[in-house]
Amino acid sequence: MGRSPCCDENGLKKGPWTQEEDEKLIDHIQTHGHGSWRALPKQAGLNRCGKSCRLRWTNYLRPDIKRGNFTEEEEQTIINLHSLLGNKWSSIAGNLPGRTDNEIKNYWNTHLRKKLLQMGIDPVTHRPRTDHLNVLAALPQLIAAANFNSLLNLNQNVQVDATTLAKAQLLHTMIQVLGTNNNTNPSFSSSTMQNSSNLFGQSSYLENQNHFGQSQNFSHILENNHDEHLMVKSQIMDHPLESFSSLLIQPDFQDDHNSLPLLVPASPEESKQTQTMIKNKEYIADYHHHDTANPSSSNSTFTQDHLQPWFDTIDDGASASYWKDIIEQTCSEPWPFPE
DNA sequence: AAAAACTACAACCGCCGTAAT
DNA sequence: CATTACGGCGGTTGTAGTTTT
Repeated sequence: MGRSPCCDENGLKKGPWTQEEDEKLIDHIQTHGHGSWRALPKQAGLNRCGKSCRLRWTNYLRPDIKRGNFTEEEEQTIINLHSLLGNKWSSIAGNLPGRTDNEIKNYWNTHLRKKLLQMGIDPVTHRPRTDHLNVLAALPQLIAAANFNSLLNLNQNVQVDATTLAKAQLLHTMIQVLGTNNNTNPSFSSSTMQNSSNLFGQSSYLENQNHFGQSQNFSHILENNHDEHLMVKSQIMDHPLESFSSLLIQPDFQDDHNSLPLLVPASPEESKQTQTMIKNKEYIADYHHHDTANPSSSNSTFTQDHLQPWFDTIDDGASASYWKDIIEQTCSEPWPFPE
């Protein structure tokens, strides 16, 4: 047996509030506090239900509500928190002083959602969309998404994690787009993905390009690892990019993962799990350990440490040219859109 | 100028968790 | 324990204002 709606009572007014009603509500709450919302309308002389009064007060009349457009920083916060929490508007609002959950919800639905879509980012999963028929049409949006890094640069620790993961995810999803559509798009060499040396370009890419200025760090970082990673160390030091790319284009990897696993969790539940895994430095390893029971798999020994150079590379200064260059290395034709 | 389409957002609806009885 | 009342939340709707045709 459920509770009957409080507004079913006869004769109670609904719809937009008048200035007179607002004044009555404000006067009453400033004088007596709101106390019981159910009892308030009668005491305040309002022909409304308590729920309607509470909503009007919390969403509109409360004195500490911030008015005006959302700042860029507020947008950043909303987007970051939404990627972690999903549609938990009240929780998001808790991090934005003066903003109500209703306001944030509306702003998301009318502005931010569209903004992300235009950038080629799925507003639900916060992953780049890969549902484009033409991969070339998707690439500019991926680059726009890469530029979106600047919107994801906040001070809160939890957001740093999400941002880092989002960046890595962008790169990975881009690889997926390139790797899974090459057969249908004439702009890509049919052999590109068959030859692992082509993914992320020729080995000279690492040697000659400044984008991987930290590329030397591959060996440097690996020097700090020990016995358990010797095999991978050898493999990566000999062919660093090929090692990573061959992992990603392995047939069994792609068969099992038409979509790459999420790096940024798609749900709050995943978010909690993800943060725990990150703390334990197991996430990346697990991400690549699709068959941990098979120690013979050369790819099963990747760890976050081994991939750290990739994370380092996708730094906050990542620009369109950075992404452009990466993609250019994988394409057999020049970049199709203007500088 | 008028109608249609679109946008923004305040407000409502229904469900849920919890406390009180 | 069952029922009821309440506050809170997220999804949805209604509507005024704006833009496009």
